[in-house]
Amino acid sequence: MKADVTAAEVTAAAALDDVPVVAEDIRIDRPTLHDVVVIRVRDMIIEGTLAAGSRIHEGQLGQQLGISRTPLREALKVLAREGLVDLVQGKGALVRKLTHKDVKDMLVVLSAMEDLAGKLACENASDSDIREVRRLHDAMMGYYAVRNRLPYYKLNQEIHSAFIRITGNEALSMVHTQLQARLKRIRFIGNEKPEHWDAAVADHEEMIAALEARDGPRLSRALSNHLAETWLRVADSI
Amino acid sequence: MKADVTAAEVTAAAALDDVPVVAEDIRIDRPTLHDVVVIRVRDMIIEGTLAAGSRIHEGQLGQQLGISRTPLREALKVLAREGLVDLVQGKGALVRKLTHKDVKDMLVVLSAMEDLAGKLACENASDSDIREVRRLHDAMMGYYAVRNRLPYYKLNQEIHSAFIRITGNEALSMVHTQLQARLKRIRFIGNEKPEHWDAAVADHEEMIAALEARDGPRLSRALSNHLAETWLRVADSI
DNA sequence: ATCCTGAATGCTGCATTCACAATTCAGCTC
DNA sequence: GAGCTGAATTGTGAATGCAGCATTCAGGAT
Repeated sequence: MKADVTAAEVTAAAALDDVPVVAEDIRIDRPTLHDVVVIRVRDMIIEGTLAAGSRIHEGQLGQQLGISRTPLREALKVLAREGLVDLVQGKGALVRKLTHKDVKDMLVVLSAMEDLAGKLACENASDSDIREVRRLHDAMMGYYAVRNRLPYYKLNQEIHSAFIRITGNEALSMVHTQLQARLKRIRFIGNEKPEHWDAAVADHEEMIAALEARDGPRLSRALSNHLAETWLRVADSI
Repeated sequence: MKADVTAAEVTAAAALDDVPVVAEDIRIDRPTLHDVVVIRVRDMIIEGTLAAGSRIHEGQLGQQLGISRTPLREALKVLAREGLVDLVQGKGALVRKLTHKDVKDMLVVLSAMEDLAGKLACENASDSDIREVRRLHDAMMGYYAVRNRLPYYKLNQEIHSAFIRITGNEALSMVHTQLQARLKRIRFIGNEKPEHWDAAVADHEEMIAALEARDGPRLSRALSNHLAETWLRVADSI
């Protein structure tokens, strides 16, 4: 997540040892075009603007985004590595179509990861970490109460990311983020039915309770259960 | 490894029953330059040709490889996503230096993945899958008997990949491959000491035995144990 | 009428070029 | 002599250009 910062810290630490690293994130972040494009195109895939199975025309899309083909091509290479598009020789990029099996496989792996995350999170979480998650959770519940789906959805994502983040395991965070990105499209479609919503909320109540009790196995169970229900939620929308 | 063949066989078998499935992979594979470069540069990092922490000069390396900067840059973007290099704004690519924590974190995740793999492999493996792994195992043991380290090392890698492949879970395979790639450099350095070799071999005996017995929990335990020892093996070579 | 051949078009893959940011070093000031 | 300023150099970031492969459609042969 903070790869760039790390590099900067390394440099700074190497160069000037005793200068306090205030850094203070006043730095102007000027992301490379290619990075912006990765995010943008990924969102377009998730939101369905680029339909699954459709071909991505470099010149055309580049023009739409107002950029040249070069950064777009670099972005497509990255997205291919993430599994969101397929790069076919001589044909360019196709938006990947996920099969039932693909999704199920991913959920199985994700489940194993969250199982691990539950354990690690309970070991590693600071009190302020837990308070932070609680804060997100309560905010989310606020939106649930008034049935405001979109902000609920965003906070939901944030909470899951937070669980992973407070494990302090960057490798875990990385692979988890990657799988989540691929599944986001599916969740985006499948999360419509209100009858599942209550169940999901109940899971979340259990999760936060387990975390506050720092009960690793219980948290793992809650997370696994949540994912199992996710499968039911999305299974028929693929 | 032969995922394409499998898919082709399925299709062919379904479509035309009595037409001999010649198919025969006569296809000319003409990988894109960018793909070749990814592999090549990754190997250079693993083998230490590109030292950890050093800066990758695009023009220079491009010239050495006899290619232009474009495919090289695309490759670097991919390697950055894999976590093998850091891309710093305006400075280009730095070969990522792994800390103790990085490696340990990765091994923890890898362990969880192999735990899952053990379970799935025992459920999914066909008899021929198991025979294949046994074949690899025996060949590896042959090299162990005569202390021929390099082919032993390669077969070792292949066996671990085979375990993952026969789970039939592509998401798992992907995540595993990625983490393995990042760790390869470390293993490459750390796998020198002969005193650990015997222990590793013993682990492998247990692994193949568990697989042949289709005993999932036992296989998971063997794999985990193997990774735990890996940590000891490599811990001081970072 | 159908199938095959081959030319034309369009798009990808890679190279080259252009623009701009970072670094370095020389010259000036204090 | 030390430190700062600014110009020159070097290297990255992005755009454009060019060659070759893939697809398509027209024309001819069977």
